[in-house]
Amino acid sequence: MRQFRHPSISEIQLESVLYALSDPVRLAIVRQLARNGEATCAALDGGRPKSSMSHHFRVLREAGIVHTRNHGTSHMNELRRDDLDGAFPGLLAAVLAAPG
Amino acid sequence: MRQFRHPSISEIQLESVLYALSDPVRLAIVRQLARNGEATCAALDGGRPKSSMSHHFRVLREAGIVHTRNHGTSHMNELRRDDLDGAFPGLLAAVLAAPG
DNA sequence: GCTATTGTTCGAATATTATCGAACAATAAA
DNA sequence: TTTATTGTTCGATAATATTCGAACAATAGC
Repeated sequence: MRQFRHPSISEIQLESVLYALSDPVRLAIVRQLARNGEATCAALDGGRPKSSMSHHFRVLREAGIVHTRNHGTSHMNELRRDDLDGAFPGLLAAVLAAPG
Repeated sequence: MRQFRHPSISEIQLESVLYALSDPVRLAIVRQLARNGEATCAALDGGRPKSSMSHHFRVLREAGIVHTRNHGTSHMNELRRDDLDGAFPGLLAAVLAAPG
């Protein structure tokens, strides 16, 4: 497939991050990535169609929450923990600490 | 005017809080309330129509972020800091610490 | 009671998002 | 090269949000 544009730390916007995290499906993705380190898109669909998941991963990617790299035919996603912590210290921790 | 329903601490939902805060207008309201303690609706409109502001205050109220009480003909709004901190420790602080 | 002030609610128009099937692109493996 | 696998992109539809004017409700003050 192809390469994605990821926003740099200074381009990450608080509103976009909060919006991306306000969706239950995306929040579940983020929680999983926080627990398991990294995962492919397929590993995190809950039986949802691929196009829907692709949409959610894109929102997370463009908000600067997730980094996606090519890995064979699949895409490996991981949380941009350090970048998020650099941009908004404590935000991700507070979100992840909330009961899920 | 009339009394409002405010969600109890246990009813406050992370997704709703994140969503409410993801809007620039509402985030600006929250920042102002954090700075100045409390304010009427009119004090925080940026020249926007009353009905639009009323909408945004409602979203903040129903998410559990803001408490509104009657004060003469006007409404006094204040942040539910303690309740938010109780529900999601550190979340509000992280949001407010971000450059605005 | 009358008037002014503050905000809510209604209704409609607009804009944004979510969802999903189908077609497509890229890699891997046989 | 052919086939399978993984996701993306497109297009259409449905669901939600935002915006704002106008009408309304509640209080304060004259």
